Amino acid sequence: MINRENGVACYQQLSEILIKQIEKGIFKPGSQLATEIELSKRYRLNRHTVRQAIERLENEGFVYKIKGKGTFVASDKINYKVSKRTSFTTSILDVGLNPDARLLESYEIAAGRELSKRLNIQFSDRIIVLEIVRFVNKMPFCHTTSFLSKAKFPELRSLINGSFSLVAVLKKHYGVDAVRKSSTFEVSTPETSDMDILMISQKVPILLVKSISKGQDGEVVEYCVTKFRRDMCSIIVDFNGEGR
Amino acid sequence: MINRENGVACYQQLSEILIKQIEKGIFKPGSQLATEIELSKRYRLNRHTVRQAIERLENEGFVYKIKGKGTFVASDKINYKVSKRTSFTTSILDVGLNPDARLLESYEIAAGRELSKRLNIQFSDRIIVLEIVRFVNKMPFCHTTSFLSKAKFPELRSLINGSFSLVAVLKKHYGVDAVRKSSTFEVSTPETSDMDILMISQKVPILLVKSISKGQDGEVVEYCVTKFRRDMCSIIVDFNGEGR
DNA sequence: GAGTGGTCTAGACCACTCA
DNA sequence: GAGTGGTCTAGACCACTCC
Repeated sequence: MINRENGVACYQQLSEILIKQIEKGIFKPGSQLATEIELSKRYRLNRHTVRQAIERLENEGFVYKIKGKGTFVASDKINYKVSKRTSFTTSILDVGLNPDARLLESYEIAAGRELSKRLNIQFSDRIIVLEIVRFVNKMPFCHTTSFLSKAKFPELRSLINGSFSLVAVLKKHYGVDAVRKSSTFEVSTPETSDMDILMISQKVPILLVKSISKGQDGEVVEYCVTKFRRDMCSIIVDFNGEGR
Repeated sequence: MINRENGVACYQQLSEILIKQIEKGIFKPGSQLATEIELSKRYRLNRHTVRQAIERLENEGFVYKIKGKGTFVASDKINYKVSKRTSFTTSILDVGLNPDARLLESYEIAAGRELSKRLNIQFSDRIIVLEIVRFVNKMPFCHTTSFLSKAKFPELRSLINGSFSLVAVLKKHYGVDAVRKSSTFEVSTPETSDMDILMISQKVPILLVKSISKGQDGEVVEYCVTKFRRDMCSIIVDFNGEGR
């Protein structure tokens, strides 16, 4: 199976073999891959070489690992749509999946240099921070940290309890119609806390999206940072759509 | 330096030490990092453990490696703006850098299933493919593969020679005003050819952006796939801006 | 030829999961 | 306690760059 003379690294060859097998659908999403030791026996490679091959699969989002359990074939990517007005819930429902969310915590901080600039408020103004994890089919999908001015939305923390549509709360209680103005896309790696929240290892890249939303009056309403599991989604930006 | 009792992996600790040093600006962009052997001596770690630490730095875009030469500190990320109408050249000039481009090759293929759907043409229609590498300050920045209908733009291949503003050529010679309609963002890993073109190793994630542009009449004009060096840029999507 | 990173092997111990 | 992946060490050889 592995050709040791053609100049192509063994781990390279192995990862291609495994990718082909996964793409052919020999393994179903969620099913367990052969263990490292099994693979090293089967292909007569050292376990570390096998690990290198699997690392690439993990980086490309073909598989995910669970410590003590094994390596599993990942599901297909979700096409997650983003436009001026996007609600996580409708976007996930649109592709026929089951959305869910949980408020991890809410707290207040002083704006500081960076955030005061983003939200266009004073350095010492108070900011409400909301940390929300969103799930698709019970799997953690993304982790959003939202920053809003306390002065503009004083009771937000108690209002948001139980409801996860921030946009709906802002509209209903403050009459504010928040629309996404810009988003920045970067690739990053998870911090320790994100590893637990999103259930991924530090080695898996994440997609980092920073967005600014403004109200009807053109004032900045929300600055939020969302970390997406890179193996779970492609993000589709619609430059026209008003979405919902 | 390295604490072997606190339960944090050594390579983890080392990568944090190195990131802090880079963030403090102890090393300037482009300068060489200590070699693997130097680091393994200095921190009393095995060379492989050091390599694990550096791998993380590479994944996060802090450093890049050149075979046979060494490991070097990467430059700051470029804030690359994308909106309905974006030209690479103006976007890079806007941030005070020096854009450049090179037509790698142009050729024709039959549409096939995938592309005929994207471009909304027939399965057997001919497609013009343009492969362009773009540079920022002489460094490879992204690799774009554009697909356009041969029937609509028969002479495109000869017209594009020497000019890299596809939008300008379409406007001038065909009277078509191409505007970006949607873009899909994914994280991926480079294919072998991209590794050479973008001068990166296979282990470094890339940002994959697939875009559709349409003309005034609403017909699809171009489908393009762009691979960005993940260590070189953040991509900023402007949902309003008409850009240029 | 000396120095760099890239690959491969061998073997060890760990923490975690599951029965 | 057996099996999984996670980490660390030791040592080897390679291709590449630079002098």
